[in-house]
Amino acid sequence: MHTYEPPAYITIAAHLRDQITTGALAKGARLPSERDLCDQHHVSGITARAAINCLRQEGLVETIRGKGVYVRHVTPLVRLSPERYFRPHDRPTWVAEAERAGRDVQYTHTLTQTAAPPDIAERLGVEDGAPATRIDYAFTMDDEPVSTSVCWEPLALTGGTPIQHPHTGPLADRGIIPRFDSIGVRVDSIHEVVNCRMPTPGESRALRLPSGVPVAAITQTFWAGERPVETADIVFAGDRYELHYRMPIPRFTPVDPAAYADETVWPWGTPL
Amino acid sequence: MHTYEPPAYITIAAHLRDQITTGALAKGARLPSERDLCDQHHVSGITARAAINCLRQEGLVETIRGKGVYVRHVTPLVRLSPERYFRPHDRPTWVAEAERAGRDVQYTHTLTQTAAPPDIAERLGVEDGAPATRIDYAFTMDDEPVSTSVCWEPLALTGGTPIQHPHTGPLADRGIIPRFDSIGVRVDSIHEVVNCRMPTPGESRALRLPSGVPVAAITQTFWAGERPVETADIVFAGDRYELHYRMPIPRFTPVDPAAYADETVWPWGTPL
DNA sequence: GAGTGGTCTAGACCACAAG
DNA sequence: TTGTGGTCTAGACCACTCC
Repeated sequence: MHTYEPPAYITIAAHLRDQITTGALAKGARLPSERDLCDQHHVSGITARAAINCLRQEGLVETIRGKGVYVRHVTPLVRLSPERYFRPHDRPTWVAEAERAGRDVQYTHTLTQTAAPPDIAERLGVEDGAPATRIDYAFTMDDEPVSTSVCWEPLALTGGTPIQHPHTGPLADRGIIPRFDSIGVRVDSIHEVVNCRMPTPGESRALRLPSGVPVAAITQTFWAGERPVETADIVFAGDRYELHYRMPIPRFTPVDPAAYADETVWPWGTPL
Repeated sequence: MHTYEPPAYITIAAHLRDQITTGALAKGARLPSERDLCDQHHVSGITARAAINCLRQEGLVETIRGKGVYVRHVTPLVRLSPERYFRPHDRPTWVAEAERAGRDVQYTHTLTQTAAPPDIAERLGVEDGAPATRIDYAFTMDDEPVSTSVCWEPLALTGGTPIQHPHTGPLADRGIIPRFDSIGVRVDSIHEVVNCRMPTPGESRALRLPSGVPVAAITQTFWAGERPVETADIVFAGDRYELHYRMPIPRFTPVDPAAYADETVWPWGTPL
């Protein structure tokens, strides 16, 4: 009878993983080199390599060519809440928070006017190819890229108004709510859809993600009543962000469980 | 002068990735075998394997031993919104929705009474080791595991009441809001923190995740005023879920951008 | 039994970092 | 120059699926 023997590289990876999770290998510490692992565990280079690859895919270690393999320094998380948009400040609250924590946040934006592609047109409730303002953002924190986003507004709404260009004019950088208020459009709800997935090679490059780090992809739409006024696709490095959502629970029935109906009325649109 | 030559496995991966994204290789289609790739591209097995590994880490393909490599069938996403908790139904709305779509959703739960560990105690606002009810859930959809969660309630709140056991008694399976209503505790807000990361080996096993699929980890707390009444750690397969958050934007100032103050009042607690 | 992916050997050369 | 990780060869055997 044979006893179950896991592959050598799994055993080696588990051994190293233990040392990392128990703290025997601290954050930033260097792991034994591939060749050391070969000698220690009497395996070939490829096998040692496979073990390290396991840990990379789990996001536990980072490899630097010519230097070694290191336990990953998880950069502090940024707490990110949609409430940031509720505040009519010149900067999103997460930027203010990051700056209070001594971090340097920068962003660049590129504005273009173009025809809305099908998916964006649908999200904005306009016709295919309708004119729209597109803004591409790239955010950095301490000179490291942390998120990118592409933001769309229908020109039918903002064209010819003082807020057509979100980053120029009297309300430059004041945030979406005051901007639209100024043209009589009252932004009153936000809808975010979060997807968690691996980055495309392009995103991996843009965000300089080490292998084994997923991204949070957010599709965001602002509404004024039944009318979408802005939509954006945002991509965050998964290991740098926490997304916070805090919501009041609407109540339209008396506090009596027997009084609950099968359906309730929603304060905004149809339930998802 | 040398021209830049990417590694062979990168080139092969890019070639296959193109075929997948353009649809030349449809979902569910089989890729050439490792040995075929060796012959086609005149490389050794390890190199062909490395190319396939790239695509696996991107979540594009799935390998089945003894059969082949297949373009991943991304199972339809489940749309998941906190609004599910607002409805006093016997099942979360996503379960109802999945069932309407012809899917079979099952879950098991295990209830234990135990001492709250430090992190849970802090989230529940009780002392370390205070008695608490812990429920472990495992959800399956069409017999495939899709999420796990661990849910905690302080016994100080529910002990001795009819709702101490969430899944027995008159309000069994009726949802958190009616349950707590019945003991005079009005649950009025929900707070979710979403993290996007790679699964631990344990999660990978529990959710039967193919390599290259991240998870969405949600830390969820229900509040009744200033008092936390339930907290849960939920883990979803990243490729199966979309998290929807729709929120009204609170407004306490007149629709006049000049009237905006630096700070606003929040309908629930302090801003994040 | 034929074909597939999974593991593995014992080397090799290259690109890169650091002294 | 030495040591590191990154790529790669040309094989091998095993476990598994399917016929």
